Amino acid sequence: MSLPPIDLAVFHENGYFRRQCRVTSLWFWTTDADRDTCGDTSEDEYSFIGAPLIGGFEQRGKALKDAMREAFLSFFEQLDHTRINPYPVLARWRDDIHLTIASIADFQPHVTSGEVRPPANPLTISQPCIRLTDVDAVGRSGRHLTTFEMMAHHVFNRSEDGEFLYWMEECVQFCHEMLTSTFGIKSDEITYVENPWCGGGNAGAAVEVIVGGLELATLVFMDMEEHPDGDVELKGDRYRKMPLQIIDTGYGLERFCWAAAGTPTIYEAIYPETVAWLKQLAGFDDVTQQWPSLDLDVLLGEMSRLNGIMNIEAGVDGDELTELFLQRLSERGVNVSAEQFSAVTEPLANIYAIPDHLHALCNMLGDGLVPSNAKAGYLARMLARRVLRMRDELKIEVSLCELAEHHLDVNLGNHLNKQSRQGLLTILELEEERYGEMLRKGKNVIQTQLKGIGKDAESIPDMALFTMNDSHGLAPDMAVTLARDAGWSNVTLRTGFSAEMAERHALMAKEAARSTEGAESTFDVSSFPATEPLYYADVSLREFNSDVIGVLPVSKGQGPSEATHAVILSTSIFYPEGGGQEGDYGQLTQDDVTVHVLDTQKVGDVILHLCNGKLITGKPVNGVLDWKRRKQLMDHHTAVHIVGGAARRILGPHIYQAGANKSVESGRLDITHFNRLSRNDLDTIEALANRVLGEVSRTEKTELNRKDADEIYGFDLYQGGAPKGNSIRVLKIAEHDVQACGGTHHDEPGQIGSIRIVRSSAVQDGVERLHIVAGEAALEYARTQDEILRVSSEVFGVSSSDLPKAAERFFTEWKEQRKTIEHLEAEIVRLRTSGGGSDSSDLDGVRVVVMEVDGDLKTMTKMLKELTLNKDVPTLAVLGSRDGGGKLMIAVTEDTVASERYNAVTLLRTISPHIKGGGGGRPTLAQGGGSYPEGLDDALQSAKTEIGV
RNA sequence: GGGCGCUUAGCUCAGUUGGAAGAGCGUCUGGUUUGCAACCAGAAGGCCGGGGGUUCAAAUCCCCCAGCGUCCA
Repeated sequence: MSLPPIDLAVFHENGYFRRQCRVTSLWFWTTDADRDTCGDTSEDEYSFIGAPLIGGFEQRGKALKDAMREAFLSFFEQLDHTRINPYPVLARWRDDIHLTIASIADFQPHVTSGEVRPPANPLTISQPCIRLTDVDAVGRSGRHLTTFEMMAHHVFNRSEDGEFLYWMEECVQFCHEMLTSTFGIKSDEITYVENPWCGGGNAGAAVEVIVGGLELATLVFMDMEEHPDGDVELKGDRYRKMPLQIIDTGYGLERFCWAAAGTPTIYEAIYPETVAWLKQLAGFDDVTQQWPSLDLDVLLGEMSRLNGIMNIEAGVDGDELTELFLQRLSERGVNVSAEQFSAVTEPLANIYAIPDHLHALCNMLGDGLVPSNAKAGYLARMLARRVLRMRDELKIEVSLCELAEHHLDVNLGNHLNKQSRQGLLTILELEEERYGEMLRKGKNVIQTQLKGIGKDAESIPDMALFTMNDSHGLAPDMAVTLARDAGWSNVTLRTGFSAEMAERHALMAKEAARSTEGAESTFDVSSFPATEPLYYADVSLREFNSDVIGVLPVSKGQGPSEATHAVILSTSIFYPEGGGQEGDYGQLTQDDVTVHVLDTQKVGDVILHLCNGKLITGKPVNGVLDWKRRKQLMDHHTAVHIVGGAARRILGPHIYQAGANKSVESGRLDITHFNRLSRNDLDTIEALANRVLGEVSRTEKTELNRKDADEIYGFDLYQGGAPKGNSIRVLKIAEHDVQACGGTHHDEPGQIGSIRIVRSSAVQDGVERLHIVAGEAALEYARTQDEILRVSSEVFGVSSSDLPKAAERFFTEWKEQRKTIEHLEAEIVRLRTSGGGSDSSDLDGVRVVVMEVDGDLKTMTKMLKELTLNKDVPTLAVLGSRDGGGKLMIAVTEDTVASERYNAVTLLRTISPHIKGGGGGRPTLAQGGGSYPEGLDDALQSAKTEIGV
């Protein structure tokens, strides 16, 4: 079964009738008797270019967006919708996506699942969103954006509970009324297209609102969820009705602006100042003035009308597209050459894309994101590098910071959510430095990769291009530019290469996804009720009485190797591993049987005590905690929170927890930061953390429902990742730090005693790991450090305060002496070989040296250098050593009578059997070894015989 | 989270099939010069990231670890 037709009174009342699209086969509603396409097909051109469809909005840029947004929100406010402040563009409350990609993303997964109440119902919002999937098309298509605002009115109906606000009829009616009254769009310009929507496990009927060939809005009526037994089939999956009926609308703010401005591209409607500024900086007028006969406005106007019906997306072949464009343009009486076309469109594409990318970048960094080489931070770096590359292509002399400052002033009203203006600029300055470094290294990479390729080559091998992109960050077109600069002036990029590379990456990602699939073995606890945790109400409980309600066998890999049984109790004071805090240890006693708890874990809401023995189900039990361990874990856990707060106050609002671990030995806190931390930074953070220990007498622990928690504390609460469920446990350490956290914490921070930040290390670019010791572990750490100092000082026989100086002196002396020994060894060789004697003799103008020496191959090499590098004394040298299993080395002076007469390799092969070995090398230098040092005398003797001395 | 690359003199980097560790810049000494710059001659400066393995022999090949870079999700 598919979905029934959408037949609404609002359509009939406004003179609409239902038709099927000739091109897409979709059903749509229109008032135009002649219309046989739905409005959003490859045959429907934009009709609003130069002829705005929305009247009454004369502003441009930020002012236009502000006016448009206000008109939308206040329209729905008048219809009793509550206006909600936008959420961050970084979706910190979700663990499945990095960025907010739609207004409904604000309410997923907990509100849409029905578990958590929405902040208001019905509500209206204008949510800044970022989508990077079409990043390549931005600037080129005239309509693609990476960042946009999705205006919306949302309704969350619960028909089962009798809470039902409105559905399709009212929704479409509101939409139609707004379009025609507030925005003055005529009914016959609007078509409503029936096109079911599905995604993320949900689905529903949907209506696309098309005006002037442009999709202005989508109205989704989400009332189904994916289920194998569902009776509705959409795009291959089955769906069934769900308890919630959600209206998910999305109105593209920037598209409304575009329709109101009627500019050739969307970018000129929303970023006019930046476009004009960049055109001026890039000297764009000079480009177009080359061809006085070319009417730029007509060209751009025709192009944007074509843009609406041409498929400009990532991976589309650029040359083919140009060809098609030129053909279509000439059909319309606009005659341009390919050269003119690219001279105009290429710089324009960059000029258009830069403000868009800056907007996304500023919003992301504004939310406290730190650029990185992994995860969400990488997305920011990618955008920054794209901007820099486009700037370079435009040959504009302006820094990334200056671009951002201009954007902040002109397009953002100098507003950032969290990050300071200065903080943002510091980050961008660093990004530009890294980009410059990458380019500088790129020049060397080009030399290495193109070695062995003639300067007259016309292409670069695919493998080299792949390597340069994947390993060195040089996109193919950059690689070609660099290669041309470096002297390979004829190379060009093969058509379609970028698409091939994207395909290759997709293939790699697919394979990687397949190989990482692995089943995890967990306990089946479905038949047990939730264990009641006692560790929250009183974190100092050390002993308790409970009942054993189940015992499960522990198989290999499910816990510590000595654990044999998982004991389930009705209540427990044992904290199960979670939130980076390790599980508790202790003992469980039943009558006269005592078993050790070797670890505590949680599956669902059931706490499993992993023990080294079995207990009897249905009988009472007494449990005792390993308190020393628990106290230490609490010390570290609470300390991690305090250090995190201290780092944020000292380093800035971008400090966010990227991970944490608390064991008995130490605590680890990963924080997002754009630079490596100095010891000085660590000392400052450490000092503040310790001050908090003394100043804050009590921590506040509260349990809130999610809606209230979000409202009171915002999303900084979810430092440790997105928690599940409606109930949020909040730990507040005065005004110092607030976090959602399910761990056990001290009531009084002072109980920790002291906190030491031992060192920091880099987890990835943009993430710094702080190694922390607190409480008893801090004392233990200090004791260990003292011991190391004491032992080391004793070795040198100095006091520990003199240790650094002593170590440096000894190291320097050691290096000097090693040098001296080398010189002396060389001197010995000179002495032994200069005065004739038994080791050295002359044979027809060649000095022949055959001798046994002490030392390994490295030493012998040095001796040979002494002997054979002087061309004034042609020499054949045979050295033998008893080192290892016996070593032989033979060398002759190159380019002399000695090398003409003797071959080192041949000679070596002749004599090496005496030490039961082999070897090889070059005719002038051979080395070998064996396993019979006793044969060395024979070997050297046979060498003499062979040579004839 | 996955893939790839890099780590060699104070700095920037070469190093071919495993076989004598290199260049440029910088430093020092000497020469030239009134002096400087420049030039000429010479010298010093290396645990070839760390640890294991293969081999007669490893900067080079294999494994592990660390740091850095980069692409993709």
